[in-house]
Amino acid sequence: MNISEAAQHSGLSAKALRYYESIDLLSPGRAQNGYRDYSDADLEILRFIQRARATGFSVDEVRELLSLYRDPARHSRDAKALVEDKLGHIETQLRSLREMQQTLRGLAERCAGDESPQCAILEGLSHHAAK
Amino acid sequence: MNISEAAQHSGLSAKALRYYESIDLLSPGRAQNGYRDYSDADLEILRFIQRARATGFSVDEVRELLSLYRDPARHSRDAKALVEDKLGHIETQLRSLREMQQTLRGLAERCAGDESPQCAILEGLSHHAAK
DNA sequence: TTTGACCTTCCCCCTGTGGTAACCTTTACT
DNA sequence: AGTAAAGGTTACCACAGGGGGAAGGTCAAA
Repeated sequence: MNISEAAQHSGLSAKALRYYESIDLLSPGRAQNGYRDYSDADLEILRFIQRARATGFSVDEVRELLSLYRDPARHSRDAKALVEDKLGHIETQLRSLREMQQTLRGLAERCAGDESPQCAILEGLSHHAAK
Repeated sequence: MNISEAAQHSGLSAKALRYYESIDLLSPGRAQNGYRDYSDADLEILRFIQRARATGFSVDEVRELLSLYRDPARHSRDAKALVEDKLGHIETQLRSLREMQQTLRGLAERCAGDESPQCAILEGLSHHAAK
């Protein structure tokens, strides 16, 4: 299977496939003409990668998930640990975003939003407390 | 005021100050010895930048905020528009994170987390629905 | 045979720094 | 006066996660 076909079936771009190969996430074989040749097993892994990325895992985290995926002697505990770590990060990000949201809402509320140069947003950012 | 002093007073790194200068966010003067020389006005702008970044604005958004900040003929409407646009993005990010959270929680719940290689997380990612 | 669609490698671009090197200035100590 | 540490300067390489595009090789159909 050529790269564009593999890209289509996996939901990834051809560019991404070459990138994943360059960082040794997966190594498809090569045909005589030098073209990459993706097997069905490769495609399955590509789909795995696509779903993991879409679920928020970084490429390095996907690498860890993949090594578990490929390891018949794995412990499900290790996979669960990765997921729970990720959940912790997400919680942190959520808190940070909510805080920004609060700050921005507070600033926007106090800004008239008219023709006047007088603006609580710019003042809030320039003076002391932005939050 | 030297770069490290300006960095300390603004809460930014010296590296960041050089970067902000290289992308024309602010241009401090130079002393005879070639060292950057930050004025009080520069410092105020640095603090503005620091607060805006901490509030979640990208460097390019900070650039827009700064041009409003420096413009005496500005309209507060423009600042408010930037903030509301940002609020929209934050809302999108929040939704996406919450979705990932749901997915990951669902996967983690169904994973025993023991010695067994049998793992709902890896299966969930490899087969059809990851969410 | 020629054309167009594919493939290949290669390099530059983005954000927002961190790290390092090579070099110059200033300050402090002996 | 000499010197060493602590600052400053520029410049380059690296990271995620690819996108965009150039220059060239291949393949398939008309």
